[in-house]
Amino acid sequence: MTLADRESEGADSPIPLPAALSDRAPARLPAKPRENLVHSLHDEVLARLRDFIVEGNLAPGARVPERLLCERFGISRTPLREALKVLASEGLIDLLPNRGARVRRIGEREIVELFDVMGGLEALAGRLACERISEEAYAEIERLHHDMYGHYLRRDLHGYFACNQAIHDRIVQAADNAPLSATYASFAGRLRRARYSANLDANRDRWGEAMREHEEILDALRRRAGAELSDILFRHLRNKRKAAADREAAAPALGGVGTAEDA
Amino acid sequence: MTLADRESEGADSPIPLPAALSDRAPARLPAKPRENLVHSLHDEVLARLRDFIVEGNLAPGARVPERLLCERFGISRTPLREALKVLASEGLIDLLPNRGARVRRIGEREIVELFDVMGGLEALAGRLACERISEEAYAEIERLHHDMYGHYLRRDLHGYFACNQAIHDRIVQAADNAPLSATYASFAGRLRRARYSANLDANRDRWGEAMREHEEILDALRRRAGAELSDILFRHLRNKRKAAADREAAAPALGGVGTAEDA
DNA sequence: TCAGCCAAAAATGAATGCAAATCTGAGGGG
DNA sequence: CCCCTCAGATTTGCATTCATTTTTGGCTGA
Repeated sequence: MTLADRESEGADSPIPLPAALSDRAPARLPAKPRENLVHSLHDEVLARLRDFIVEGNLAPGARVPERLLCERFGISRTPLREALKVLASEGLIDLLPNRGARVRRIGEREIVELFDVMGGLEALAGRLACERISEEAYAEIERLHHDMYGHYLRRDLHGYFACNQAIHDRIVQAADNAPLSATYASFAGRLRRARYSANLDANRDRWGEAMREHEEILDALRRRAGAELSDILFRHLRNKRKAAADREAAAPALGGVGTAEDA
Repeated sequence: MTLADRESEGADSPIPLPAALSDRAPARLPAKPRENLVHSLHDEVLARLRDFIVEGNLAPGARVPERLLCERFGISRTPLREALKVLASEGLIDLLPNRGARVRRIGEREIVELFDVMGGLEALAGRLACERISEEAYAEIERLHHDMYGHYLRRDLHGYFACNQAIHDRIVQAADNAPLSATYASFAGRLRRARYSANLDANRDRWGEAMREHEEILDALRRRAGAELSDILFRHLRNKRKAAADREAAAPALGGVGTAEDA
């Protein structure tokens, strides 16, 4: 059936997977011999530039130095400008007419909005996961959950975070919905750019609460209770957002409203 | 058509920004919609090309004739290619390495996925709307609902659709979340491109069911029952998707002929 | 007749060129 | 003293050009 055939090839998603390559390639990039998925300077530049901004190498509100980045990446302005247009459409930068690109400034308000969207996407993912998840995938999440609990007991923040993120990612994967995955990854990047990690370090109460919420999440997922899981996940993100906001209120002067130190 | 009307856009140039203070003063930069009034061939081409594709002027899977569109729009390849990159990132077209752009083919599977994402976004919008909506905005939705019911009784499909869409749009607006609105609009475009309108014409049962669901939606919104409304909205979209799928199974004619040019 | 191969033609991807706009900063006038 | 003006340097936006790559068409040979 040709229908299934043409569907089977779609595997394109703008996920910032490639690791940060900080090398300078003035002339030619080492082309992989037979790897088909690679070409176009444009894609390479797009991924690198996105990482460059998400990682916070440019201050919020600062100009994106076109000329500089060109020689930094060893390319001409054409592919760089193409990448800028795409990043602008993703909401990472602003393109001002005849005035160049600026790193988008993310205010408190927008962070709240982004958290809510993430909550909605995770809620959706949870609901779909309940419909489609396999026993193996569920078992994997259960394992991660128990690992996470171990890290929690040992107060191993790093391990806890790794498991936490892995669980949420698995839920999204289990939803098995390509547009959802892509959108989720995009918003995760936008939030990550704001240097936000709802750090439980300064808030032990929140940590315990989060752990309890994860118990509920696992329970709802085990029962394949879609609507319930959806609701829990949204509230989970809401609480995470609240914790982040509280932390921001306690220790301002991070990412969001920082002063733009231009070059 | 007037293809070279780019001059006419910048009719009057307003005051050239009194003392455009550089970004040294991050105190308050009111994001004025100033940038929207002026600019760029690129944005113009992007919007036009997007419409061109969404409206279905290019067959799915067909090559996007770069050269042709250039003279069609009266521009060079540079801005057109920039627009193509953006459209590719939006998922409207595929960019094949060294082989140009092709209109993305949307399969049944992807339509289902897109419907689910729309459901998730509407569910989120409903939940947020319950938190934020004003009495006036609610009253407006209530009015639209009753109008819609009138159209339903009169079997006025066109009027029904208009009210239906207006209601859903109002809910998204009431959520008052910019990233959500943008994402919603983007997915709506992607779905619209598939020429899908869950046309109730051929399915009177679905019509009545949809009307009952809208009663529930309004009721939950009146009570500001966020979680409940969220659930109803998702299931509403699910049923819409199902109706669309049933219709597609009954009359498979994808892409070629515009079967339902609803509104 | 038809598969295979090679050269011409066209298209793509990226670099460069150029006009217009913006930014810089020095000088003049109120 | 501060604000305004204006010429030069820089930057931006788009067009054009150049180097590969793909596609097309024709020819050879079985």
